Amino acid sequence: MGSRTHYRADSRTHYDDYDIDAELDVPLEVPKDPAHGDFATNIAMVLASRAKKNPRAVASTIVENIDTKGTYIKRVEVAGPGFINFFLDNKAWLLEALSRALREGEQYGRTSYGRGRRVQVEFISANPTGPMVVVQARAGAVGDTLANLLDACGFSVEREFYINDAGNQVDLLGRSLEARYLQEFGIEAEIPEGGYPGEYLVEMARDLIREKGDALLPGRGGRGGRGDHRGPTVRSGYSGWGDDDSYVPESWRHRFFARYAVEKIVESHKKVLADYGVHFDVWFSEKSLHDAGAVEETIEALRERGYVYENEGALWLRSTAFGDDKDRVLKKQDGEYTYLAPDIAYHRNKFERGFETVIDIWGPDHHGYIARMKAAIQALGYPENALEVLIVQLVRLIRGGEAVRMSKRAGEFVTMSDLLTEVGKDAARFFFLMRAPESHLDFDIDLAKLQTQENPVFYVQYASARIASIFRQAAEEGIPKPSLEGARLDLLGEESELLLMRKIADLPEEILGAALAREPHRMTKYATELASAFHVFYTQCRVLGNDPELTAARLLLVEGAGIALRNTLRLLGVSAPERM
RNA sequence: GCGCCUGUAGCUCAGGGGAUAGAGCAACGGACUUCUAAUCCGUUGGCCGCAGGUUCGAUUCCUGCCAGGCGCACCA
Repeated sequence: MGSRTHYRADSRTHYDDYDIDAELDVPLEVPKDPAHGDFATNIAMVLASRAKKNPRAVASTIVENIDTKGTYIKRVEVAGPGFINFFLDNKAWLLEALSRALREGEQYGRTSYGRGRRVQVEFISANPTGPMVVVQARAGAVGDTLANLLDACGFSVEREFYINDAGNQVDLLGRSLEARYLQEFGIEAEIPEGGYPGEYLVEMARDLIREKGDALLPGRGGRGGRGDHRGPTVRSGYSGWGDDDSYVPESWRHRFFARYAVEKIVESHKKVLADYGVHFDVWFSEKSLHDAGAVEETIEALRERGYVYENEGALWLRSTAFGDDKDRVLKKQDGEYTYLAPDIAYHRNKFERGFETVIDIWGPDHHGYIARMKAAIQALGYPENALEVLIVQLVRLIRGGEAVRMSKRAGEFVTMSDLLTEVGKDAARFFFLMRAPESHLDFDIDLAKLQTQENPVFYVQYASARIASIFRQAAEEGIPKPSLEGARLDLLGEESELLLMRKIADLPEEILGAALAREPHRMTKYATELASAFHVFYTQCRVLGNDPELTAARLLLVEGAGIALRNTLRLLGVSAPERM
């Protein structure tokens, strides 16, 4: 809530005393406290300051002149320092909202706000040099749910994962794997400086030996070397390299190790993400940009628009033209591109694919790139706000009340896969979405594992289980599934029933608000509030009772709550269990 | 030094120019002959980091300071 709508008031009433315009904006808001009405306005206080009069007196004058005949307004009051609170005849529109939820079912909560406009959400984009870590799990939850929310608001959304499969680090990865491979044969070899010492490459080297034996030792595996003139090949869904490495002459050995490692790691990323409930529409290879000449093309495009110049043997982007602190190097003195160059080409490619809005979710170490990336897309002629960057802050793992020490250099870290194995998808996603993306997050592993009331995800899921349980019980007692037609929903009037209906009614606005503010974490809060409203209702109102009409009406309310809850959990990527 | 994020209850955190600042957990006290007590009800708990400023009104906006985290490359 906190949503604020401005209504145009035309003042047929007696505002002349206050010397104000005939038309003014009247801000209406939904008060946090229901005792303050269904809507409230602070207009009297705004006017009072202009008219130098007592706000409460102004409010009283206004209220005396409001005509509520023939409206849904039941009561108007002056309260506090000068608020005007409006109380609606709630029941009518709450019942209508419930009916709507029941009619729309899985579609309930969706709106057509986006009218099919195309939005891309790019997230995680972990380097294919090692297992994904915990912060990437957080980015995954945020990105996936944000995409779900935008989809629910009628945008045409694509999820994309960018694979940095070109450049120095891939070469280092290949040489690291090669070292592990050689070590398995007892050959002395060292992980290169800046390489990847993690245990996962030892395992990968063993897999490789199981597949290819010693064919990759120096001097082996060439054409005709061992009767198998095709030599090793790689099969996977990922094909950034094309399919041209049909044999492995000496000069290609390094490329093979790099390619093998990247493909295996991307495969493992896909598997972990599938377990996490995240599915990407596009896996975009950086290498494919280079192969297509997109980097040169992009630099050419920038040059034509006058934002590229040469200095001290390097090629620079004039990003200061768009507010960046300093200009940035695109091509180094040694002729190599910086990271920025292909990244600009990548973003150009995104816009060429027709996205109206591109949302990137980055880690905190990249916040310094926002200014230059936004400068770059403007230099290419795209509007500054066509690119939005969300920074997801770091995650600190807490175990036994203490921060888990991780050292990437030593290759010791808790991977995303470890975390999922330990706490499960539901707890992980829910926990990551309980915090605003930009706030630092302490992830308490012990708490996430608890199957007790201390764990907030179970509170929400328990509501789902209880709902299912009621319908199981009803079926056992031979109570027919109620239909909306002819149902006496008007029998619902208990306070807890009305509060539950209000929560159900809020869902579409919650989804829209969370999507437009890019704040997916609002939905865990909503889920908790909805579950709470249900638990209170459950405690206070017996559903399966003696009065068939009341029972039917309450079953419909329970079904409506279930619809709202399941739809919310689906957006979060958390399961809605029928039994716990 | 510069930049980004964060300082709110014992803990983890929402919120946000207005009404008595919220939730969960923790602590304490209650509620199961009835659809799951993984629930519900109640109590305790707050210089909203500090200091100025703007405002009828600031925890919210602005400035400065303090504290914590992160980042500053012709690295990726």
